[in-house]
Parts: sequence; C-alpha cells; structure tokens
Amino acid sequence: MKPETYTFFENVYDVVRLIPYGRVTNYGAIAAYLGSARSSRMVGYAMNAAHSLVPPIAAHRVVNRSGLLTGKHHFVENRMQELLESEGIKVTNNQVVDFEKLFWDPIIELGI
DNA sequence: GAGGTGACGACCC
DNA sequence: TGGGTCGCCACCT
Repeated sequence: MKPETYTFFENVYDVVRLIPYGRVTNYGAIAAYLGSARSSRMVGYAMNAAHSLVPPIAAHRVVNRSGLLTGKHHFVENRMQELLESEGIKVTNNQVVDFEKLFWDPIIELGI
C-alpha cells in the first residue's frame, strides 16, 4: 500500500475506494484495518476532506458502527441517501437497513 | 508556530 | 449495564 509519504488519510482513501458497489463499512473498521483502532475519528475527518478529491471517493458507503448516516449532513441535502439507494441499499431514519448483512469489513475481505 | 477542532469508537469508572 | 472520558492526527485559524 504505502510509500512513506502516504498519510493516514491517503490510506483511508485507498480502503474506501475498495469498498464494493452496494456494500457499506464503518469508520472503526477502516481505522482497525490501518492498524489503529482508535483512529476512527480520523477516518471521519478524512471523509470530510474527501469531497475535494478528484475523483471523489465513495464516502457515502462509510457510516458509523450502528449503520447511522452520521455524515449525511456533509453532503448536499439527501445526497448521501440517494447515492446509497441507487446502489440498492435501503435507508430508513438515516440508518442503513440490514447493515449487518451489507457490512464490508476490510480486515475480513482484504486480510490484514 | 501553536492550538483548537472533528463524518467515531474503545476503554474506564 | 450505562455514561463519561480520552485517543487519534491532518487541517484550519
């Protein structure tokens, strides 16, 4: 994965780019995959900066550990939910339906 | 140049 | 079992 110049953020972006279509993951899983389970907060902040990336990464596929769309506010009105639904992911009350089934864990899927 | 802040979550009373 | 605290580190003022 990483040249020395790769920051934590860059690694986060790499993982997010690997999330399959129609699947979701959470901040903690990405942080854990990168080796610091306590850096989940950084993952969230990385998503904030993700908007300015070209091309933009699928930040809408990253939700919090209970499947809640906590980052929704950072998108244009309802954009996050629309993107998820366009991938076949149902959203109710800002929460991903069947989150456990749709959950994509990089540690499991990609290995350590 | 230093300090505050933040799309979270693990850990400790 | 549940609520509060602290860590993590890039970015902005």
